[in-house]
Amino acid sequence: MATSARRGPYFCGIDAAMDVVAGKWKSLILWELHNYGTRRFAELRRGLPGVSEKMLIQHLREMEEDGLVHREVYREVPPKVEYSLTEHGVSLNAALASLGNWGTERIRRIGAEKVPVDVAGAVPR
Amino acid sequence: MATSARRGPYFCGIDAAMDVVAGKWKSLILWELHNYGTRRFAELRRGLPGVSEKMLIQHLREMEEDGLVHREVYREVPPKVEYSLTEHGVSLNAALASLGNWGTERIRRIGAEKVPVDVAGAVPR
DNA sequence: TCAGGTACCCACCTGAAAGTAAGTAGGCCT
DNA sequence: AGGCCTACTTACTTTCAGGTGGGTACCTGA
Repeated sequence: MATSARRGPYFCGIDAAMDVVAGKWKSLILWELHNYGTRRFAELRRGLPGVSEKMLIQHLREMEEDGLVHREVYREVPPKVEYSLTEHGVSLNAALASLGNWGTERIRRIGAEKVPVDVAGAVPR
Repeated sequence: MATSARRGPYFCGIDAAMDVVAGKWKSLILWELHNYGTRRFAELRRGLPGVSEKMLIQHLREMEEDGLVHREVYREVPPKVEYSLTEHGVSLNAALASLGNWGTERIRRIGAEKVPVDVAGAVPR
C-alpha cells in the first residue's frame, strides 16, 4: 500500500468504502475530526490513546489522498498543522452512522467492554 | 484472532461493527447470502471468484460465532451444509447500505474499475 | 477404475500492516 | 545547559491475515 491512493478494482460499493476506512485508526480519526471540526496533530495523537505517531501520520496522509481530510499547514515555528474533514469526509462519516448504531447495539448485546474515550460533548454512536 | 469471537474492548460502535465485517470476503458473503437467502458452501465459493476454501470456511465460522450467519448441516452423503443470515446478519446488511451507497459514489467519482460479479437478480449497491 | 463432486481440516509460507525506536530543527522554559 | 515542545521522517522488527497445496471420507457417473 505504502502511500499510494487505493483505487480498486472493487467488487461493490461496500468494498470501495471499506478500502478507505480500513486501517486501525481511520474511523476514529474521522470521528475525532467530526467532533472537533479541526484538530492539530498532537491533539489527535492525544485523543486516540495508543496510536503511534507513524500510524497517525500514515493514516492522515492516506485520508488526505483519498480526499477525506484537509491538511492546513501554518508556516510558523513551532510548526502548526490543522486537520479537518472535507465534504467527502463528512459524508462518509454520515454514511457510517447506521453502522455505528448497529455496532453500539452489538456491544450492548454481547456485553463487550468499551474503551472510554472522553471526547468532550461527543455523542456516542 | 484464529477462530475465537472478537469481543472488544471497543472504542465505539463503528469499531465493534468493523471488527465483525473486517475480513476480505465478509461483506461479500453477507451480500451473497442476502441475495440468495440460503446458499451451500460450494455455491458461495463459486459466487465469490477468487476466494480460497480456507478463507471462506474461516470467515463463515467467525460470522457464525458472531451470530451473523446460521449454519444448517444435513447429515447426508455427500455432505450438505446450508448457510443463511440470522436476524443480526440481516440488520448488519441493512446498516451497510448507506456505506455501500457512499462507496458506489466514490467509485464513480474516482472512476475506479469495478469487478463484475454477476449475482443473478442482484441490485448493485 | 478412476476422475469428480460434497464439505471440510491441516501445515507451511508470504507480504503487508502495524509496532518500536531513533533522528531532525528551531524555539521556549527553567 | 538541558529538557521539552512542535510535526514529522526513517529504518528496523514483529505480527498476522490471507494464500498455497496437500489430505480426509464417502458417493456418483463415465
